[in-house]
Amino acid sequence: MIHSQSLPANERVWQAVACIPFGKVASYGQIAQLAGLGRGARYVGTVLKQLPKDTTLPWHRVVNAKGKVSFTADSDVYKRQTLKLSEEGILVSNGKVDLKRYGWNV
DNA sequence: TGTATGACCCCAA
DNA sequence: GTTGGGGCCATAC
Repeated sequence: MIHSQSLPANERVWQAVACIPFGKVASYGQIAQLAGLGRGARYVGTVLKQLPKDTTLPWHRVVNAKGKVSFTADSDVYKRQTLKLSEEGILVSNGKVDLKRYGWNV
């Protein structure tokens, strides 16, 4: 089975997420584009949702196009994500980050 | 085969 | 600033 060039979509999403530098954040659309999904940003969310909780993937560096966390502020994942981001030096204010400062520029 | 859903994105009113 | 509609991709039923 060769997947060199046609890896499963979910693995390409993993690769794209893993490529996000430390201390930076990327949007779902950005990941989708890097994964070759074009505008399949929604699928990125589907893949990340299926990630095991013991994953090493920096999924917390993925936010929506407005730089905001796509969770409700009272959910646990939201708290985990904002915590991990702050641990990387990314300041999260009111559930959103400054894309101009922390946005991943390719 | 067709419809519905999703941790989204973009634009118009 | 908020709301609504359409679009994209892949999956599940």
